[in-house]
Amino acid sequence: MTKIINTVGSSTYERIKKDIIFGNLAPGSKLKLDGLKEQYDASVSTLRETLNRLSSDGFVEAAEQRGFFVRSVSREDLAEIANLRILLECSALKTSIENGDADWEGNLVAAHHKLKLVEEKMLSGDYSQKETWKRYDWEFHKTSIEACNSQNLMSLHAIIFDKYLRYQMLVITDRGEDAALEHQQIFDAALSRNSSRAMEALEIHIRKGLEHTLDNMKI
Amino acid sequence: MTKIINTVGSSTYERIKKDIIFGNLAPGSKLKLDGLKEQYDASVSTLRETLNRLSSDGFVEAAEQRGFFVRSVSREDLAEIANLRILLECSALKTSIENGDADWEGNLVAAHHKLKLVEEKMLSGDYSQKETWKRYDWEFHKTSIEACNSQNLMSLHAIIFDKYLRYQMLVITDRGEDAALEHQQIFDAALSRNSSRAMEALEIHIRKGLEHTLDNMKI
DNA sequence: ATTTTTTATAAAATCGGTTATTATATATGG
DNA sequence: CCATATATAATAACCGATTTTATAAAAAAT
Repeated sequence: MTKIINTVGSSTYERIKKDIIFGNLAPGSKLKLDGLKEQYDASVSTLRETLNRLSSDGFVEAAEQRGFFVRSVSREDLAEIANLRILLECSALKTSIENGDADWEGNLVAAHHKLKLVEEKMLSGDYSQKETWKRYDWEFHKTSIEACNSQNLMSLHAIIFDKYLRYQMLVITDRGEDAALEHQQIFDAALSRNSSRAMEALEIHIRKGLEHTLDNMKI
Repeated sequence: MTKIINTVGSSTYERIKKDIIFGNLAPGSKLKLDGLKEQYDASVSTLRETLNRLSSDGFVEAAEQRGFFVRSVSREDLAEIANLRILLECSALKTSIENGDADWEGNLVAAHHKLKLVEEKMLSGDYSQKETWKRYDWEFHKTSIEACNSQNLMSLHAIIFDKYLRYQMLVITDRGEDAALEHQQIFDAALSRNSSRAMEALEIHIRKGLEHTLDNMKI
């Protein structure tokens, strides 16, 4: 029987983080302790713990003696994030493809299958499952690098991925068909253990995503 | 007049982080709130904020409902950290060398000069300034990538560098002469704007440091 | 009229105490 | 004697209140 723990701290952390990533908390906006107290049902101390963690993660800006702010966004920051994602994820993907065993392959097939299903749904006009789609997108990319043998690399990548995701959520439009094709190419290259082709496909995937987001950003 | 701010939170953060990096707080040891309260003159709430930040940074392990522990060490973890440092710092160094202006060059010359001075002192048998040495080492590497145009990359690198430093402090011996020579090679390559040679030299520098630490680690 | 100083207000930083959870010691039964 | 259950102690999680600091507004001075 798995024990499900949910401290107030960890759940508010998840909630606030999600609200920042999905835009419910606008970039740059002030995070007043008193206000958050009501919104998230937690005390100032607990809120401060949460905001300090998010500040270390880079989702919140902590200004000494002046409080907390949602991390602001900029075109330059997005470009930095995208480049970091390329650097980290490509490196991890290479090692992962070289080291992945049968379990890894199985997980990757499963993750890609689920992603493909929801992508097809999206392409047919059903936009109801945008969050599921993003979760499967994350799971596919995460699974692809899971055999990289570096917990440190994986956790760094997870943070960067979320930051990248926030920018994606900032723009309304997606690039469904192209992204689906690129996922397929990454997947095929990975399964045929062609790490350099996979890296190339991944880099293109991220660069095109960056371009698209930049083009549709209002700032 | 420059305003010197020092909240209890930020100063305890720095102190605890330093104590972890320099080994005053042993890897794996329990961080009891009550004990820390006396040691660092801060309340539980403030301590918890601090430990949560350090947990996001990866210097502290936070076990839900069971408290905080100093992040444990292992040979595998060190190898991961070293590889990450190579990945991040080499990439940043390349961009930095390609983009660095005269200001950057000046700063690098200054940083290398200071490092060289203290290195020579160390080589002549004066081990009194070990902390200064490590600070100049950090400043040299930091300056070398400062023109990489990515704040995100720089802050990730800063964390990884500190983690790497903790492992260095774990072993007693240093490899003074070799390291000094490697620094010189990185410096020369950077000044002559030979980014690929600089990257190579940097990778060797880090790999040799890794080997040396692994060889002298007790675990 | 503009700058400086004072006062008032809002919010952050910090603390100590209360509650809930986990770990330890003791007791009980097989 | 070991395993399980119960009681006790230790400690983490959480909250509300107090203190400190920064910002805004008003008053005084140049």
